Amino acid sequence: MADDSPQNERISEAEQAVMEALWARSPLTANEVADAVAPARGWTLATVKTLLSRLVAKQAVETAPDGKRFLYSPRVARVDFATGESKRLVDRLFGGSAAGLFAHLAEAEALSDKDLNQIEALLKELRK
Amino acid sequence: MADDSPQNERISEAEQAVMEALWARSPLTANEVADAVAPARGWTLATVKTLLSRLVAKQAVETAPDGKRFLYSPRVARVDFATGESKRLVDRLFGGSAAGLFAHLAEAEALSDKDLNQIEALLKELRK
DNA sequence: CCTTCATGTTTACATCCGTAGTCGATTACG
DNA sequence: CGTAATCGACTACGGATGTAAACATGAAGG
Repeated sequence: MADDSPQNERISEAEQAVMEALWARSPLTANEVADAVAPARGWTLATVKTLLSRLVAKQAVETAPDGKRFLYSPRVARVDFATGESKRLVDRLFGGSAAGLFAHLAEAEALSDKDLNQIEALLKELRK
Repeated sequence: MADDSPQNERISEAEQAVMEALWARSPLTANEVADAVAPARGWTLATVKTLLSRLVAKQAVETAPDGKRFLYSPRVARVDFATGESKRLVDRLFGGSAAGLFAHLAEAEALSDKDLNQIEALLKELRK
């Protein structure tokens, strides 16, 4: 019984940049991914290809043959990735308490008025 | 022009465990740190010593000689570490919007009722 | 058909991280 | 005074990560 479920492996920061391109639009060829991310990060095509391979190995990305080449698509949703990373942070730093994170950000003046308003609105929404 | 300011370097997960011990109580000897963290992580004393050295090299920890040995103390406050990591997450995943993070946690059902109540109370507090 | 281009695969290599053993010096105990 | 225990420094080593070149193979064009 192989591990067929996606994403037990961790996605690194460089890899995330590649994922972002695929989350924004997919499927894409390796070249299209490179066009999307390489300039901003100063990468060569070779680097992008390596990252794509690793993501495929990690089952975070899947490939579909398209003639000679591959089309790449995300296997993990951005939402799930974001949830995982967020929870990890909350666990590691705030003992699992999301409110702890919020209190911390407030204390650190890391919340803009806009943030506060949006959070307040969100709370009101949740209360319904 | 040396870099005398603390913590430009990143603190890894294992290193954070050591920092937690020092944040909880300091200064501590290497042995005391080991007693605090090694059992829970299944580490040997050698491992803790290595992590301490790296933290000293990263200027996240400072030493004070105490006879033959050293007393270790944090040079970076836990609050600052938490702020840095939190901001990094918000930037990397939510385009810098803390409200985006909260919206996300709400959507992912990662907010308990307790969290919601506490956040609400905090908001009220901040509004004063 | 043969050469060239595109594209995935393999290999490379420096650095970081997790984990730990060994060495050398110093202190403390018998 | 000499030997054992202590403690920091140095060394080690496999895996992950960042970054990229070399290679193989198949397609496309002349």
